[in-house]
Amino acid sequence: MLDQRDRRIVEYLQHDADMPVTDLADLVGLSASACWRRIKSLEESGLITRRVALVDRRKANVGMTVFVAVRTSRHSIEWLESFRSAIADIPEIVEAYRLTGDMDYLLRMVVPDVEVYDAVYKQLIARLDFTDISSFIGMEELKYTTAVPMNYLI
Amino acid sequence: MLDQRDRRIVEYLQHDADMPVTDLADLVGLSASACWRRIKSLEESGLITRRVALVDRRKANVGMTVFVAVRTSRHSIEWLESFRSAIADIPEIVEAYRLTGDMDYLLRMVVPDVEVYDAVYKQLIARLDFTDISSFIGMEELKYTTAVPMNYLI
DNA sequence: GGTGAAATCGTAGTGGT
DNA sequence: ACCACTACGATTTCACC
Repeated sequence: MLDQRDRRIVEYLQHDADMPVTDLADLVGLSASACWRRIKSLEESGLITRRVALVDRRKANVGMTVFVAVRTSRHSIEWLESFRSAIADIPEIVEAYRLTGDMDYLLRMVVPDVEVYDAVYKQLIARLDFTDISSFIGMEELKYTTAVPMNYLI
Repeated sequence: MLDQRDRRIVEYLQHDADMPVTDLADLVGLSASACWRRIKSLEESGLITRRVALVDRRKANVGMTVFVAVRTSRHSIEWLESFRSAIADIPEIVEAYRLTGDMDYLLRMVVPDVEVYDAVYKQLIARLDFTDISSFIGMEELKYTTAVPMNYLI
């Protein structure tokens, strides 16, 4: 269904979303209109969800990354739902996953400094109870990309 | 230097990068040309770095997230550099951080399944030696956003 | 300094071959 | 896939505060 050209279109758009359609068409060896139709269909199919602007974290003064691993003893649906809504409400939390293993949940936060981290931490424990929280400060970001590999398409 | 309107512009663009300038101008209460100039200056200052297309991980067949915590005894610059280049080369690794604490490094990978995870794992250990590797499989993505909070701007 | 309105220009999007 | 055309939104200009 999706061929090599679709993959390449997505690969390029994952790195630069406002490349002109004509340029992209040249890169993948397609006419502009053919390329345009493919982009639209990739968007309609939902493979491409949206286009966003990325921000320099340092310049936005949230250069500090903190990972927070939390565990809970309350393994109910209700707990999960209120955890989920707490996470959604706190903009400093940019990622959150439920994990296998003994960690339960892993959060990634971006904050200006430890003081703000502490404030967010307090917000969190005010809303929910955790049996264990441990945090790891990111000293250096070695890699961060929003681009996912396109070579596993079915 | 940056006022409330600049913040709001960035907030909107972080969620939808191809909103027409006129719409954005209305939202922040500016004329289209004034809004346009601010966007350009935000891009030139480097606060807005670029615009990218986001992809549905499931539909790209990389629905599985694995966190890999690695430790090393080789704390040299050389080791770090070859680690960095290994990470850069492997597209399944989408994030990598050097941490405080006893974890040393934390990687986030996106893969189709455990088989592919294992293959990537083998690639990694073929290129570098680690004293310890532990992995955590993400069972559920509770939150993932590329948008960082704009309320800490200096 | 920054703004807003109008004029221009370029490219996305449409339709036909 | 290509071409011609249209329509809209991105830039530019300029007068203004």
